[in-house]
Amino acid sequence: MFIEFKTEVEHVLKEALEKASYEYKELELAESDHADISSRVAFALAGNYKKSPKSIAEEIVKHIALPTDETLISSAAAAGPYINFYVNDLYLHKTLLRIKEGTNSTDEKKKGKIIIEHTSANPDGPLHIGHLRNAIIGDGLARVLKRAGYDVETQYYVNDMGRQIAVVVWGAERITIATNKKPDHAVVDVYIAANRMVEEKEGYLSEIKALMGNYESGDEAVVKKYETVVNKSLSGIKESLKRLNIQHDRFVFESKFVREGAVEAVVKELLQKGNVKRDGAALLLQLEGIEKELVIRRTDGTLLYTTRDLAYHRWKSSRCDRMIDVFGKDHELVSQQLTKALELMDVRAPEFVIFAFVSLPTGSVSTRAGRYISADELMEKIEERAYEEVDKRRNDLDGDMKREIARKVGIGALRYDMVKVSPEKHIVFVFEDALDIEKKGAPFVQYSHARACSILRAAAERGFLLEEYKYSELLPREESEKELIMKLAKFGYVVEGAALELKLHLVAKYARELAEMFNVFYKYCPVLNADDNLRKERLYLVDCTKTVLHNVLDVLGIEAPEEM
RNA sequence: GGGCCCGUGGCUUAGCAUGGAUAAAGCACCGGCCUUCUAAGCCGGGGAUCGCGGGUUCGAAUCCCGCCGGGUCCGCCA
Repeated sequence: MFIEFKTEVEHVLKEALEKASYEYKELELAESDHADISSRVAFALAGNYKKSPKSIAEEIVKHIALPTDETLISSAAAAGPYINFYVNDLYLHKTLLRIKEGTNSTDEKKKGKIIIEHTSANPDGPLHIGHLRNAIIGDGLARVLKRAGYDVETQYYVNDMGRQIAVVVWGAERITIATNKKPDHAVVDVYIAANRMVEEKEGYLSEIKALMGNYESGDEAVVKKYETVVNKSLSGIKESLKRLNIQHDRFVFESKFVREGAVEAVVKELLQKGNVKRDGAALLLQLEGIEKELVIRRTDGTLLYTTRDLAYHRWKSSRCDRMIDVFGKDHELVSQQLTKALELMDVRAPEFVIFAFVSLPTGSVSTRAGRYISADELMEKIEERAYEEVDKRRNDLDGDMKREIARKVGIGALRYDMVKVSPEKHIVFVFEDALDIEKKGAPFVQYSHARACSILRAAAERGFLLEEYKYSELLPREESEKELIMKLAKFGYVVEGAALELKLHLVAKYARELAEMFNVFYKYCPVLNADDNLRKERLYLVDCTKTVLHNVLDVLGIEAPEEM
């Protein structure tokens, strides 16, 4: 509802500025602690008109005319150089009505199709904490954009023909893949061992190269072996993702583009349109503004990841209006090269969300060296930790119920933690800190939701039903009620902003603030023991809050337990 | 060495793109609140020369220049 209020303020302010005959560029509207919305336009005008911002603000306010009916604005006032606007009761009322109707968010609009690629971890082993950050950011963005009205498709790009798969295939012929382990963990054991062997004995490297050549030329037996390894890893990875509440709409295999000839087509086109140097059979693409040339074909004639990625992006581009790639910081140069190369091919470049790495106190993460913490291990431990907390508080529940709550709380805490910080911030992962279920993180929000559910349950038991109520009946008696509604009204606005800027931590922050408002309301406004009319009204408010808490958690991919 | 990113109370961060009303939160710390709907809660308190130095501006955490510290990339790996 805040969006509608802002739109009305824009309209009213524009009219006033015209009436006062000021030429302006921007309305300079912003949220403020001092008002429901505030304009700084007087500052901008002061220079041109050689008047003090204060007098300009006062003059503009004199020209403000509020509509007589259906307005959401109660008043406008100058506060020094600022022009402040305030909402009225109708605004509060409509906010709740909208939530009830389910139109509080903007999900009815269609804004176009977005393909968002995330996770895309190599199928050479299980996901580790670095991939976790990628997956959680990617899935969160997808959810925000969906909620903001876009048609979103998530894709996992599977590097099913890189060298690391060749290493595993080679290794599997010497070491048996364990069958009593989660498949991705069984694969990585072989990968690590094989890498060690290759490092120790030089001759092995040529065997792996031969394997890659055979795969690219389509040797059926080799292709089968590759597929077995890739599918094994992938099934384990999917399991981990599912546990995180993440599901990709589509898995795209890079080999697809090789087989269909799309990669060859890219090479041909770049030869034609780009500045390509030849070094034997190798092809080096010189890109404008980037010192490092992009190798698109090796001396031995095999292709590289980036070349195949170009074909993938061309294909993606033709299927959507916007592309978003969630990449780790190590892919930054690649992302620039990708952008330039796609430009040459007249293909729209994707938008990149680059996140800084998660490192361990002992140094950076490396799957090859076996130096990582797997996502599975982390999830296991955090759920255990959450279980201890639930167990401490809820002796009355049976084990299954407690485990179910612990699962939601543990995974929720993990997801919230990953998302509350800007992606460009480097994270040093300390296990004990991650397990320390932070008070104002996901559990805090989930707890508020559980409290709302608890009130509604108790109300139903006593036979208090939710009823429709009329505008005149909405009379917030307490400041905390009003503030809660004000916060509820901003859900759509926050989602819109987060979608626009691709910033998930805005949603995380909003979730925490909303939970906090509800907790204050909970403290000061008894619901079940209030007078009839007040109870109806508050019950209605609790129900609305529950809905929005549930929705905001959903945007973060976090489940909302009914009790905890 | 070059490119990009980060540097805000003891710790972790928001704000920075588009400069404006007392620099905003969480953790930790100190002190209160369970006879009313779940205390994973609520209320109060202390604590920041916004890395350093210059500049632009009526006004700088925010913009510009320089420096310092940390990260990351600079593979015919992915």
